[in-house]
Amino acid sequence: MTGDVEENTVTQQGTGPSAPLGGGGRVTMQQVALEAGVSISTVSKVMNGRYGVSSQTFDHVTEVINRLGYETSLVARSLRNARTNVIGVLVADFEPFSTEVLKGAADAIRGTGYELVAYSAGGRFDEHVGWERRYLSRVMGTLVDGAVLVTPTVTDVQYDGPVVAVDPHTGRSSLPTVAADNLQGARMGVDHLLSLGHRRIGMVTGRADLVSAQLRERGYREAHAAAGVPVDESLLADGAFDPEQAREAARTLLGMAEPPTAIFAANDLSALSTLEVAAELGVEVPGQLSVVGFDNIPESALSHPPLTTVQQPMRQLGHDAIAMLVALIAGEQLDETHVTLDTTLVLRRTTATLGDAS
Amino acid sequence: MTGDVEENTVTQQGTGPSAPLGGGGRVTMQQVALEAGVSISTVSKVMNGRYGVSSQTFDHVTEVINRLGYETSLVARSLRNARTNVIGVLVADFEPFSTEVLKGAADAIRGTGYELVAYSAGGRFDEHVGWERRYLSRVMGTLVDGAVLVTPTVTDVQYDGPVVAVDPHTGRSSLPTVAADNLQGARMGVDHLLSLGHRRIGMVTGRADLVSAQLRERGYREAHAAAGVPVDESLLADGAFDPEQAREAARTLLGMAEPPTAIFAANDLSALSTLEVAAELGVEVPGQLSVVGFDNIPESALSHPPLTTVQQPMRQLGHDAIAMLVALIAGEQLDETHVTLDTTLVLRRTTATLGDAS
DNA sequence: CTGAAAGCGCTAACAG
DNA sequence: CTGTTAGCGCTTTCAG
Repeated sequence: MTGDVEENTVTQQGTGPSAPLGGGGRVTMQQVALEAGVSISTVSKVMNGRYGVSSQTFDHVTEVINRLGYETSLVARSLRNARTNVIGVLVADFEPFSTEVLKGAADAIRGTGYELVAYSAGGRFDEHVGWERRYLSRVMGTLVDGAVLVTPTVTDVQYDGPVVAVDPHTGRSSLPTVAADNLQGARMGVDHLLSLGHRRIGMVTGRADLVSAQLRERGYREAHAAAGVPVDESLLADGAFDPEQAREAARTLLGMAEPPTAIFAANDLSALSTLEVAAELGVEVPGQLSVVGFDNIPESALSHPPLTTVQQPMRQLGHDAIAMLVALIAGEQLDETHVTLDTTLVLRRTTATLGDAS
Repeated sequence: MTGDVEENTVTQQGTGPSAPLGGGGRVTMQQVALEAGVSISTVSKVMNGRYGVSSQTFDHVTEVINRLGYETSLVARSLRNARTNVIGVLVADFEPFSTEVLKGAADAIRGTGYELVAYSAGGRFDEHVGWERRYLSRVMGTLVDGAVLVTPTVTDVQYDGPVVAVDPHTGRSSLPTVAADNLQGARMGVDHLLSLGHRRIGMVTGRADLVSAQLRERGYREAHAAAGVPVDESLLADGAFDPEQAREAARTLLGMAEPPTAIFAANDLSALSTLEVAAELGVEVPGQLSVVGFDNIPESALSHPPLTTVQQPMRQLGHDAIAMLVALIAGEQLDETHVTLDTTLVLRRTTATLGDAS
């Protein structure tokens, strides 16, 4: 008894033509109700498995739902309900670092009952600063139950919803945070160079306004201090985390009267630029110059020669952030609000003992 | 006459305590209006830059908006408006392939005026098939203006909204599609092996139900046919795109009385498994065995030795999909509804001339 | 130039 | 067991 009503004007029914083609043919609960000959709220009850529906009605409505391919609109439901069971990951752009974090987050989300959606600010640098606040406002509390901010530039978000920051770019934030140990990592990288016998170690620094960059430079200095090697300030050149500017910095360093025998770059992109400049200048790596990067992005394994670098556990960052966020949403108290993960040294082919033309 | 009914129990109203603290303190348009002493619709006009607001009111409301940090809710706006200026990318999971596609999409979205959001089905394999339809229904027409489906298993989506599929897993779909040329790529990979002098070339095949796998096997056969080399059917082993099963297949192949001198794997993951098995068995690569993969996922550059493979332009897939979708949304007619991108051979260290113990 | 009112699609009381 | 009703936050006619 699907639809043999007699004298109604219900000319178009069944599958096809009732849906308009303009908007995109979304089937609404309204239409299901009409088609099934029940009220809209009954359909709602069926969709949500609420009690108070006769099994006969239930079956019938279910059949119509399936036939029409109806799904509740995420938007409408979100607007009505407090909870959405969706967690948002907000990134400035989909680039190597953030996508790695995303993979870790996807991993961690499994089995939690949450769904993951990722928003990209689209790399629009004009409105770069503040995107996190704007996006947060737009989705929190309606579309998502909580959010992970990846490399936010603003951390004083006075937002009281569940939010976790991954590798925030400025200062120790008031937000729960998970980041890699930039200081220890940088020390490790420079220690490695030092242990290889290098004494004139240059550094291509990162963007001065970002803590991660500051920490890496500090690690460079501390490693020197611990080894009793004085730092020659002229050996620090600003790379600003920008490939082009890093190239410039490398050129400066390698063009010195007494050039460094090793260079520590604030990130892999800068290290890769350094490698390029060395090649242009005919400086052999690692024979005449050792290079160490930071991050271990996938690309760094593909360079010539493959880059020795300090790896930060990008996926783990995402994983832990989700774990913290889920706990936060559940109303739990976090043991640690600022998690710091260890970095490791990945030895590839850009470093060699001083004077050893490997 | 806002609410001055006399003897009602309307005790709580106004600014503060009416908002629950649980949800997260979202500022609503309502609150802005109250604070600014104007109507809610005036705030709306200001937010959207509509005409019909005195510059004085405009400035005042703007000030309040900024002070309160108000942003319109994406959800509420979506519900009301037909357009959202958001494009959705739907992926089964965030894994190497899909994130590469995502990067390409992010690249292409710039300057289009659209924002990108990525949904992950969360890799829940129990409800794997059909996730694309479900998600599509849930977000299309409300949250997003169009969608890109990455590796959907269902392509007969009878959806009439703007949707583009990337590397669909089954059949030539009715949807506009962009995919790599699996046939040509496989031929190229096997041709390479053939040109190196190999005549007994094994293949670790992919999941038989996916077109990409079928095409790759067909390429293997066509390359043989073109070279006049007969295919020994016992040299094909099922790897099912699964690392473990691929390992099994490789074991079978390499354990034969007369083992192949080269193996073409249906994807990089399978090739990597093959490499592992070869190492376990003491078979030298490329000295005793040449291996070619398919995909060129980042991991393949890190294997020992680095894998020679057929690369498909993953980012380009995402890029082109977005371009097509944007055109579609704009109501344009697509010149080509099924775009096929070329693959390229990436020569690394797992192949060598037959008999050449390089 | 401004505000009141009607909904977008859905859920959750509350009546029948 | 079923339907009516009142909004979630917002945009948009349409009156004042």
